[in-house]
Amino acid sequence: MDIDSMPKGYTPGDVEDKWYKYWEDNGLFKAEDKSDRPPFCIVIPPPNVTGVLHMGHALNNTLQDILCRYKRMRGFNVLWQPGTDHAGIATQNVVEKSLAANGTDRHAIGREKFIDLVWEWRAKYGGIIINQLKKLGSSCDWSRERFTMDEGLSRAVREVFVSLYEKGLIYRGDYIINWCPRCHTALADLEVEHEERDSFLYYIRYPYQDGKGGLIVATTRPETLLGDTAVAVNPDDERYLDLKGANVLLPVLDRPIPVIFDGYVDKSFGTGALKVTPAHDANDFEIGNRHGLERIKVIDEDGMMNDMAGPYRGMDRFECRERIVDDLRAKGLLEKVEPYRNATGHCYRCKTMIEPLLSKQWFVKIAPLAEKAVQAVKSGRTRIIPSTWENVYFDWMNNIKDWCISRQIWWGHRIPAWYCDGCGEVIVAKEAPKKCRCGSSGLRQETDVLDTWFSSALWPFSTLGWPDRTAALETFYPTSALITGFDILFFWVARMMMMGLHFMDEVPFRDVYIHALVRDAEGKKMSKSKGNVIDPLEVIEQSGTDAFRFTLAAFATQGRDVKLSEDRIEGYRHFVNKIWNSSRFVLMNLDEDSFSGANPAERSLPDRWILTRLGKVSDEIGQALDDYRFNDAAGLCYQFVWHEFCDWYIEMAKEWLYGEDEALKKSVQTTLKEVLMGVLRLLHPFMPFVTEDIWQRMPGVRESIMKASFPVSSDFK
RNA sequence: GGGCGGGUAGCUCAGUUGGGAGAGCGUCGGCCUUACAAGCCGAAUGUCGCAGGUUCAAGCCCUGUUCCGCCCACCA
Repeated sequence: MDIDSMPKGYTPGDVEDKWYKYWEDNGLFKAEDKSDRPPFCIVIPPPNVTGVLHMGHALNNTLQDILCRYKRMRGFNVLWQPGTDHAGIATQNVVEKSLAANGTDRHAIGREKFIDLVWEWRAKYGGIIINQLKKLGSSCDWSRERFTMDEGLSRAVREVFVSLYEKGLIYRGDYIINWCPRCHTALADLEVEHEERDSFLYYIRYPYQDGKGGLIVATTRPETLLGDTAVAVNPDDERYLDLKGANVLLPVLDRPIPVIFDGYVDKSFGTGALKVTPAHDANDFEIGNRHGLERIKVIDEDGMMNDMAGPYRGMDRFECRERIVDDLRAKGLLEKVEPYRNATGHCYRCKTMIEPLLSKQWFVKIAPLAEKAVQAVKSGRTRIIPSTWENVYFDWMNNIKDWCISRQIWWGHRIPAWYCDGCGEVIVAKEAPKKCRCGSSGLRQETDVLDTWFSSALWPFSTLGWPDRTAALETFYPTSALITGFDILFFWVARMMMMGLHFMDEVPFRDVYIHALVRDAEGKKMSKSKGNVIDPLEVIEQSGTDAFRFTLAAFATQGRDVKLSEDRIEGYRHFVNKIWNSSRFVLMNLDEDSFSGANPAERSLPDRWILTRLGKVSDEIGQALDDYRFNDAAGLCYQFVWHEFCDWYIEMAKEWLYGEDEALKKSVQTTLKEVLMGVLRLLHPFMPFVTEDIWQRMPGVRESIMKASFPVSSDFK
């Protein structure tokens, strides 16, 4: 054979783009809405539209692609459904930053103009992440690409919102919520990160109204005392039994507030007396509800003290704290200050300290939805793999609280609710109503948008065409598997379960495979804000996509985090080269007869041995992939190809190839060809590019390796 | 406060029902043998965190303990 076109070393660069284009041009990633073949469907975890590829994406999408390519070779009608997420706050922040760089802000240009700008931004940068996924070799059906804000998905969002509202599962109400004074929006509980920080515990005396002594209260947030409407003690606390009906005077403001008794209060903490600020603390809010306390808001949406804060009006909340402590000390009301370490909530996007705030927001009543989602996993209709995550899932689902879905930002699905200027009626509808029932046409749409995860929760069915009953939906729902990191188990997976079960009456996926997080050298989560990311594209540039993918697969051990090692990538780059060169050897030792199709009457013992081994290993690798044991599958490939096929069989084959016995030679040539082609098929899910490149060099091959079947033992009988 | 994962060769990590301690990189010795020096052949390296227990047999099971990491949580 002529092997002049095969250089001694494999060079991935040019080859990869060529074959990716070939696959796309030949429609090899396309799924069929209707087919005789069994369906296999994965919906991609949609990356943020403004995002760039990071290691987490690389791992996540490599695993998905391995499964998809494997299943295609197994004869499945595979749909890997791609798309991107509008990523409300994240995207808005990015665009706002660029505005700030130009010395302006969104308020100066107005809502409509701002949203236009975000769409422009998306048009300009939204394709980046998609192209990067292609660099990875991702075999998505790109003809079906969706975006959470496109017309169809927006329709699904409105449909779901209205339906839940009509069933009483969405409501609007005054509650204490997590407010980010920087992003200027409410956040769901999940979007608040708790972080321990050094702080102080202040012991403050609230004088009794009747003048004798006072009640000492411990707090970490003295500035909120301006909004106190009670002091609570435990009803079983013998120290305070005689305070029934007593009032104390709020320090500084001298407002009388009652002493109340509530079982929530921990006798052993501080002095056993708790100041109650219903408008600025979630627990206090609950206590306030139980006792009918007034809610006095003293901090506004900017984190500044408002008119109710009296002399502290206009101060920043942290400045106010210092001032009020000084004043308390001056008045002799500050008993003592202890160093204290406690956890405070911070915005997951900008790390600003969260201010619990009384506010009118939209919520999803979640308990009824959670119930079915728990049952679906308990009954095995959806499997979570590895199963250790099931307990985490159950814990969260069983303690779930209502989901705050409104956000005070501009980029996102605007809540389909309208307020009537005439009668004050709230109209929730899929399309903008012309006029209210009262006859008034003065309707104003809700300015809030929905939490980004609201539309993501619909992803498994909205991308397939819901609310229309499309053929795709019929064929591919429920989807086969969801491949994702545990960091979005609650944000995304749990919510898809709930929405899927509610609207489709069926689980959104049969399997959920939870893979590890790729961490940095110190075991920390890689993130843009920490600046500790290793760029996957640089790795690809350096070592080639195939080696990179194989490394990720080999690292994807269930239940363990990945700390990426450059050395391992290097090792697998050598492996790719080994495959290249063994192919080169085989090709240069074959002749036309080897491809005639006629098997030799007899095979030598080594021939039979390697064929048997190939069949056995193929079965093991198939089983490993069926079980989502990617690292085992990769290890089996490595061991077999290098240490059995190359080190033993090829070395033995040389003797016969260069020997005198023509029959033996023919047998060996045929076996070499068969094993090589088997190996290429075996490796294709992991290393799509190099295997395709070699495959199409095999004389007689006219089709993509993607059309070949995954090898099984019966192929080599 | 609750839960989870991990401490295995110098480094990064595998180790599926208990029975051989492994891979990559690195190190040492020998090989430019016509597929591959990105390679081949050979070698060294580990009280598998610590202490007990079950067993004929434990890295793997049980108990305790220590260190690290993570997740969840309304103790002010």
